[in-house]
Amino acid sequence: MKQSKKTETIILQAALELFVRKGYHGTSINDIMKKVNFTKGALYAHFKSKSELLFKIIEEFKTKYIDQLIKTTTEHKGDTIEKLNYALSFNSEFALKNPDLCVFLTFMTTELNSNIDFQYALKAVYRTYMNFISSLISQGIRQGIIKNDLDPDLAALTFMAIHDGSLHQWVLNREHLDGREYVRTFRTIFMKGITK
Amino acid sequence: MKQSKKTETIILQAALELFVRKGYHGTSINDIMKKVNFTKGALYAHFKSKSELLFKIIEEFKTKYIDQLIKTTTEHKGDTIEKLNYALSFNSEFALKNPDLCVFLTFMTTELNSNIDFQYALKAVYRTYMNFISSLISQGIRQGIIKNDLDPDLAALTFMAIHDGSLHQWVLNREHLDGREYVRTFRTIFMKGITK
DNA sequence: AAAAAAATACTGATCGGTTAGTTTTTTCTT
DNA sequence: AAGAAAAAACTAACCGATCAGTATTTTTTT
Repeated sequence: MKQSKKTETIILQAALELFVRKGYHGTSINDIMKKVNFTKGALYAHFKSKSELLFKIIEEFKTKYIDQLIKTTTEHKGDTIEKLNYALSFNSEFALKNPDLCVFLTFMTTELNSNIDFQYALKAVYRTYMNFISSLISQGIRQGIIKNDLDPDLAALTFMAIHDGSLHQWVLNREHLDGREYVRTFRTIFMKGITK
Repeated sequence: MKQSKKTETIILQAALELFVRKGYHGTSINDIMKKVNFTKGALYAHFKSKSELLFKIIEEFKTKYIDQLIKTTTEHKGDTIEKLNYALSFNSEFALKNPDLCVFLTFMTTELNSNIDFQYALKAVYRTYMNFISSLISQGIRQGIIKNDLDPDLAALTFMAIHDGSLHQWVLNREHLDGREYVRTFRTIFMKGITK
């Protein structure tokens, strides 16, 4: 890998870690560069602004997470219930392997609101996510597997809410919380809650 | 009401609004005071620091929201299911009347992490909340109403996760989202998900 | 007139970002 | 393969703006 690409990767990695822990505005460029043992000026050889870091991370969030979730879930064999279960598993495994990236959008919402361009990028990703889950649930309703008094969009938002909220609680209680058991719990509750 | 108390109230109100929309670090003292048509110096006649605003809001969050939720739910007549349903209603109504205060802790988590004292105050409130819901669920299990393969703490976290996450999604989609229908949806899913 | 509330004017520190110059890496020439 | 030239990566010092916070003066309330 090229030197330049390598540096950009570690800067983005450090930025993500700090943004998630202290917020975008709570993290200074010096904080980031100190973490990777470079000085501030070096950042501007690779990125044109602090905000570009954020946009790059949003992009990564979409391609590595949301797009992959949609792709592999679509390809997954089985009916809607099995697909939703797979999506839940994908989420949990992704959260285990990339905790910072996974909580990124959830944790950043407030601060992303302070900039109209951040806001736009954020909503676009969420829209893609919701539309996909919503279409899965619609399928399930047509197939008669999922309760037909549920609005697919609202049920999809609930799916996302459980995931977002669970991650939130998990981060708050990381040290004294059995991740696997927790996943099993909210998966059971959600799946039983939507099926006929 | 005393003049001084009145001013303090509107400053706190403005601070809350801005913190929730732009984050703690994303909001400057000038932003707050511009909003209430005072100058910066005036703030320090009432509060000793920016962080004191935050602690005061956390306190308000606890006394007006969490403590009230616990008190009125405890007093509510009925079995555990009815109490949990009441708690869900309380949450929804509180969110409708005090949207900013309601989302405050959820939206502020990341930034609160940048300060150890914020972190401590935050976790204490969440702990109180979780312990209460957990004890309700334990009751329900003993009464044979709630599935006994659920861990009460983890189910309580799921309850909180749904609430947190739903608020999050609601704020993101305020304009094109029917609040009441949304509440009905995640309430149905959660309650069906935990009952035998 | 006394006391409280607010405005004004300021401090030092830190912010994101820029610059000039140095070191390291890559590319080209032989 | 060796060495020169070019390009890329990085540092350190610095910029103007803005930050939280303070000291002092003016205005308002009682």
